Amino acid sequence: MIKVLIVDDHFLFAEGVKTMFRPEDGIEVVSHTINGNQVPSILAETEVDVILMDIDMPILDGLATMELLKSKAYNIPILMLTMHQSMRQIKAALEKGAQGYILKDASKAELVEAIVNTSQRKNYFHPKINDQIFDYFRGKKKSSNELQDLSEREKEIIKCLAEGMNSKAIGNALFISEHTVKTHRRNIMHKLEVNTSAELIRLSIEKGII
Amino acid sequence: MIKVLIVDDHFLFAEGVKTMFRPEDGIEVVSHTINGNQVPSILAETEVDVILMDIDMPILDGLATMELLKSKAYNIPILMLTMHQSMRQIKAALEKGAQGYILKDASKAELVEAIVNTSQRKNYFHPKINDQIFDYFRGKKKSSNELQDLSEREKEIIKCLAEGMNSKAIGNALFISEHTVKTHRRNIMHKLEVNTSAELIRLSIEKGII
DNA sequence: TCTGTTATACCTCTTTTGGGGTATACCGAC
DNA sequence: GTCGGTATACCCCAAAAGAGGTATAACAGA
Repeated sequence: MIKVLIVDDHFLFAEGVKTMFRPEDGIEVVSHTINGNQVPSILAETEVDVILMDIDMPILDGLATMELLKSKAYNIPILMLTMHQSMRQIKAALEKGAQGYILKDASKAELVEAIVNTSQRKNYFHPKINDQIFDYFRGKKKSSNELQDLSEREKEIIKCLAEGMNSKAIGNALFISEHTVKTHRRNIMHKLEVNTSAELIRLSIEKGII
Repeated sequence: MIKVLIVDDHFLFAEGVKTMFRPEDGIEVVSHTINGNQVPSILAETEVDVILMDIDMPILDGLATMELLKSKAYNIPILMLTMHQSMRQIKAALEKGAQGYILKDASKAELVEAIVNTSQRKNYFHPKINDQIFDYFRGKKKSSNELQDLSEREKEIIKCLAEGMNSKAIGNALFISEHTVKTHRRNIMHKLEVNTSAELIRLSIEKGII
């Protein structure tokens, strides 16, 4: 029996998955939390084989939770669960050592397969994701340009832009010169291959940068 | 026993909810489909008391499905289910006659309450939504300005902006003068009370205008 | 250690925005 | 039939953005 911990802020989803498994599936949900912060204490008192973790969570998101677990030297295989096929999220999850990646529109059979694979430390990708990974590695240069190569500072600038600030206001907010902000903006737009801030914001939201 | 039809493209979610209900809850999921188009044929052969419908679906979304049902004179109470607390979606769902609105991060108890209320044709709003409704009616004028008062032409312009076009390009694309585009843009920004196109796009995506 | 990345800052230049007008023609509601 | 909203078009102007440069300090990784 594979013991699963669900970390997901969507109660209904987690409760649903919990009750979905039958003894013959060989999978049992032993615990559920909506807050990544609680994961270490749960692991301390509960035996867990696989962590099924939502990537989008309000307090501590999936990636941050993985970071937290890594820092505490936990080494339980993690299956990432998400609504979105964002290459950025996929890449980040893999970089942080996720064992698999599955979408919330998967079937029960796919989830079972994913959990079994994850528990055996085999990689699992949802079929929909596979294609994307393929595209990604095929067009490595373009994808990394489009999605990944933004520094933290650059993302910060984008967030300010989305709030309606102009370069001067951003400079004041971040305690840097307006010139610097403009340089950042130029670099960002080159990296994302866009020509207007309107498109920049659309792309950023689309790709999950904001 | 309240008979529920789930319309949701997220298999795992729907399957989960399906198996979550116990006989003592008085709720039974009698059918599940991922496609709004299939709802009429399901209703034709299955008795359904409440439809639990996801608002975001790829082929035929929740609102369009409601439209379809209305056109076929079905009158089964509908509980809208969503990830997002978008006032635009809430409003649209209510306008189309949804009986209730619940978020995917609700608890099982809340879902049961919502389904029971819906089956009795009592309105149900998830607590998180209530506050928003409140704000909405309190600041009616502002909200309607912010969300609804855009003409089709204006929305068209916003979509072009999001694609990275400037006023001249939009003019060419829509066969109108650049001046006209600029006038539209000015009007849009006044209506939405924003000062930059970056913020305009963020707001538009947030409110579901695009 | 050397190299790449990031963050910082400034220069110049043209184009585009954003904000302020005004105006006409159409259409539907009251 | 008048009024309000929409779409259209043009005027002006200051401010900002976009595009091109260059440069330096800090820091992380090979």
